[in-house]
Amino acid sequence: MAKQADIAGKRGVRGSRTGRPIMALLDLLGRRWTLRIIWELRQEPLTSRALRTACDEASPTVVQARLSELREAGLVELMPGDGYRLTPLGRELMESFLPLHHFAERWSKRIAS
Amino acid sequence: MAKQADIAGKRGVRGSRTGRPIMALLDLLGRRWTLRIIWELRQEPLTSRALRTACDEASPTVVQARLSELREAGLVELMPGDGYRLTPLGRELMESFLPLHHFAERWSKRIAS
DNA sequence: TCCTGTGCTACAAATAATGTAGCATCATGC
DNA sequence: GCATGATGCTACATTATTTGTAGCACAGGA
Repeated sequence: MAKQADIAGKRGVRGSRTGRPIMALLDLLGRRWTLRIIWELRQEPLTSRALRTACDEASPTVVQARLSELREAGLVELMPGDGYRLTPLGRELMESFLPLHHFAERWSKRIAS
Repeated sequence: MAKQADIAGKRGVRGSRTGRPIMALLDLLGRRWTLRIIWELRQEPLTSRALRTACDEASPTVVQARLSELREAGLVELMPGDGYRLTPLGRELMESFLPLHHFAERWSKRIAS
């Protein structure tokens, strides 16, 4: 499989060379724990350990990996002494996700049948 | 017995028993190729092979697995003779994602610096 | 000094994805 | 009938990723 070096670190973002940014974004967000991490950071900064706890004790390996990717993508930043938080750009992304919360409620009712 | 814990098949959706549907949804969407598949189905039904092609020739194993999960989640359905398409519920989810397209454009410009 | 918390890493075991091949079924054409 | 091609889907070995546990170096605070 073709690997390309770029924005998301050692692995690269799949589809990023296609010139279709949406593909790069979908690939980035489609990695395990990425969406969850962004979600957990939506309200307040969290330290790496608080983030791990919030994420159901996900292993530090993935969490650190995802945080690195998100930092390189400019969506998350580390405030020394304060933990991680969304950048303005990351917060912008979050906004797109807020409707998801209400959708999830409706969704869980529909599939409960 | 088919509680929420197994809506997505053999593995189940992580966080689904927490009573927080958003967690189940984030877990489902955070699996590789899931977001991409939903995205590719946004306009028209696609056969399983057309979908594979659209998804950069992803292996049939994952594509089928994701399609099974998405079907059980009620987001995608198979129209015999027509291929796969989003259900009304799935289409509703898609709507939440449309802002992502514009965001991706802005995002790719910001990180190009 | 000894705690405690931070960000972060190592490493083996478990799990998931990839790539290739192939199956059964159904429609169409000859 | 018989081949052809497309469909949904699966097997399986190789590779990549995640998990779980342990631990590091550093920075306060008591």
